[in-house]
Amino acid sequence: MTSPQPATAALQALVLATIEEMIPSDATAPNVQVDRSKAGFSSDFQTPAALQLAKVLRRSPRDIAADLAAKLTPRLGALAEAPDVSGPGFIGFRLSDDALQGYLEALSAAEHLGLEQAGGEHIVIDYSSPNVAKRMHVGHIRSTIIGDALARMGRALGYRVIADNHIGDWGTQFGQIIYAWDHWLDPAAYDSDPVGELQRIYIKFQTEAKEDASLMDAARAELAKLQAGDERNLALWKQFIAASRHVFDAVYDRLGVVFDVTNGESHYNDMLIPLVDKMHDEGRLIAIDGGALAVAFGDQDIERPKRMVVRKSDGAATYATTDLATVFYREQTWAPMRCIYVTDSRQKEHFQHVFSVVRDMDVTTDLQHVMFGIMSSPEGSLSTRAGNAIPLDELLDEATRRARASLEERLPADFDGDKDALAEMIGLGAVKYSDLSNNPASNIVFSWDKMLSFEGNTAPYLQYTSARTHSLLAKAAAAGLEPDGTTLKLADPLERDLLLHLMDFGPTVRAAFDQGKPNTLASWLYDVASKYHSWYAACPVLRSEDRELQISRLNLTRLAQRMLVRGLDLLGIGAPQRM
RNA sequence: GCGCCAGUAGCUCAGUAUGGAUAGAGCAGCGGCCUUCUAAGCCGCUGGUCGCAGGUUCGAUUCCUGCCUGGCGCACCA
Repeated sequence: MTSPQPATAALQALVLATIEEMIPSDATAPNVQVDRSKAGFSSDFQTPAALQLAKVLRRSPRDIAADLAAKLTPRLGALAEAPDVSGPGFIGFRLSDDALQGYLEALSAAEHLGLEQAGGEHIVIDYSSPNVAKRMHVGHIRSTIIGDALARMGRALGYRVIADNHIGDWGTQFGQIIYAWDHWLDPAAYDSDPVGELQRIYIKFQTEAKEDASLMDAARAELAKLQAGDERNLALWKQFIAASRHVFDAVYDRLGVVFDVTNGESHYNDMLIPLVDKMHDEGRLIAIDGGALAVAFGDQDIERPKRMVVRKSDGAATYATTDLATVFYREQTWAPMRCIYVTDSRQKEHFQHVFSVVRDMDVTTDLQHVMFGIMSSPEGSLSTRAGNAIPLDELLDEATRRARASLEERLPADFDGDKDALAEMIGLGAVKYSDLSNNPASNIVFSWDKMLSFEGNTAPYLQYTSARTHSLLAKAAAAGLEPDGTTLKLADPLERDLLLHLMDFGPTVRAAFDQGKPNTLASWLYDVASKYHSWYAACPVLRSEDRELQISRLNLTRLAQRMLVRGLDLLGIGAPQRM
């Protein structure tokens, strides 16, 4: 449930109470909408309630609006001025300066900046999930960045988030890698770059297997040995995981991404056969040719029946079985209210199936699939097998390099901070924001220039805004001026607009989290920066003659700064004090 | 064959869950603004039959139906 910001909520309640007096007792009041007025209107908020009532009351909307506005006037008290009626019957509200001052004071005093606090319920977020023995490439960034942003937002909203990295550390590929290890390994290359070499021989296996189908059988044999507990294969497998996790961790450290647990697919191995047996006993499975067991789904297409194999004919479980076992494990371990899966949209149907199976088996956890579109290159799809994906660390290096070059041009001579750290913050911020500012559902065509742009709607623009607020507040402090968190003097429409926008921080984070759309928060932050800059250009602070106005403007600056810094942090992006 | 996602300005995208007033940004283009709190900035201009056709509604980019185009899925891979 998304709760509106305080002023909207207050107006909604007043409009609803008034409407209920106007309609017949047997009629139901329509949903009362109260929205921010669009630019160009003198009101702050507007409601189309009178239009919605026209049918119920069988009167003209303008007439109803006039009546409703008149009845509302005494009830608004000190909250707003007398409402106006415009257009076909929209009622506009303009908050009183006193009411706005109250909201400024409340937000300035609130440690949580208007973020409503849940009661510490557990929420599991499953994201990143790279495959062992492969380098992370640009295709992995979306799940990692979106999942991390959701984890940060969930914590800020008062949930106990369990960030779980469900790494791909089991399955068919390991038979292939072990076969490749025995035939093509370059030990020297493995010593210097273990994961790079594992990936190289894995790709070689894919290429060779296309020519010689018998390789697949050989790989299956190695996999069977591994699954049966063969000591050598088991040792190799553990070695691959250790090497890969070491490399993953370096990337996560750099990105500032932290997991609470890394329960890979193999973590669930012991739970799979008992689960299949249980499902079989409960009559949930059908046998298909060769002895495999599967769950069948309704609305069967004649040509291609939809089913989910949970036990192969050789007795082994599948990734689907693992996903089922994972749900049960998490429910038993944490009893979470919600579990969020951050994966690409190709897995949508798979998760629908998994969710429907476990719900039948009395799982009550709210299961949510946050899916995102596919990243491709201008030439086509990205994949490790095809070897055309840009490694993640190369992308991050290039981002930092470009940010560093930009800093060399722009930083003043007296800058005495750590330029490398600043370049890293700006470069990585740009990469993360370019992803987070898109609706996750849309597909992305990779572009260096787009991902590493520093102007317009980008992280560096937001970071720059934050740096300006720091600079201004520092100069004010040097002149003996400090924000007091209470003074508000509105001399320009732009400051009113800025404050009204800042009042939406809490509801915006709530909506972004609930909908699994960090871009909602990114977009709100961009509006903060944009409105702040317009205001900044029009409303002098230190150069103002009026001390009350100076303090008021410092209050707006301070509040905007706190929300920018906090909001960027929720996206996993740092905010420098100077840039 | 069945299903999912998308189609909004020259380009890249928001907005659509809960239908509301003239559909918003960025980039690109044109014109202004740094002796004045950081020009990664600000201000202005140019640019749209919201894929097409119907329907519901006082009102549709948003909801419904059909169609067109693009992407993806429907493995004893994960």
